[in-house]
Amino acid sequence: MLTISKLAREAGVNVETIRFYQRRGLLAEPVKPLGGIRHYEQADVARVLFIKAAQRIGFTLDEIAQLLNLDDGMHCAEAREIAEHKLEMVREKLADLQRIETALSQLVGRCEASKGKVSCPLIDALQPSITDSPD
Amino acid sequence: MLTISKLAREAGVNVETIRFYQRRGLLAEPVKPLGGIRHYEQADVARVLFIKAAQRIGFTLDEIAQLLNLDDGMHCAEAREIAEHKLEMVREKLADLQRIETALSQLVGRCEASKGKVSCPLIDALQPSITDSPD
DNA sequence: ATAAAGGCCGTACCCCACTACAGAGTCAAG
DNA sequence: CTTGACTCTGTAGTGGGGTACGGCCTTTAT
Repeated sequence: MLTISKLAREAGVNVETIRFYQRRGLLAEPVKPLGGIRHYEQADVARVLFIKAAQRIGFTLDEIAQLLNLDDGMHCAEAREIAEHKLEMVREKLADLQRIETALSQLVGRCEASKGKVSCPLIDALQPSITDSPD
Repeated sequence: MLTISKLAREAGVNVETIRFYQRRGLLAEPVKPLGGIRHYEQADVARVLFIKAAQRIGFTLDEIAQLLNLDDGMHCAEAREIAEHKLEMVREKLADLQRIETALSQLVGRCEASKGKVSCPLIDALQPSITDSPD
């Protein structure tokens, strides 16, 4: 059983961030024992870590809320639809990242080989992916 | 040769965003022909598309500026160092995304199979990746 | 020659994701 | 039974990434 500050410390975030997530509905507020102090569990730590990781990958808090709802047990059909949609997003991100990875490692390799610029592998890397998935 | 509004339209962004990127140094301001109007080229479109794609993947504008500088010809050693660093970041993001992908498709599959929650594949997906790469 | 469209420049404003802080309450150690 | 660390609640401020807009200037179409 953790206090809010321990939860925050274990998850590597600010106490205020925990409260902020509660206000945003990303984290449930545990019941408050009559004018007292709430306690949290390890599962809450995991949840916050998940949120931060998902953010690093480029999900917004709203999207993360949806992802979390999948776990939190919605109606099956609904969950499935959202999951499939997210899955598509994830796969697009993956493809973009893979293209960047290729371009970056080419850049690193090329850098050793030749001093002159040959082309723009980095910028080229993301060209196709955009034209078929414009934001 | 494009005007700023055509550049913006082709890149799928607001004119103001182009100006904003110029202020941020992500995009060069072409020379202004004596009290006249600047023109842009296709390369600028590509550059803006790259910026947007990189953002979708989760890079900040500062990071994107660094990525672009790699192309814009810095000293080789310097460029290499940055590229290698980004490459690591990219690989971490890739790993996280792949874990989410797996979890999501499991979720979709499981959804059909059983109505009850078995565990939290989603949250679990990102646990290990975080503990060994805390932000 | 003039009006509409678009460019230029600067400043102000907006949303998101926090972060800080004030003011009051709670709890545990000494 | 007080002190100090921590909690709760609410509200305000911050930084990133734009977006809007007012005022003036150029260009093009009629």
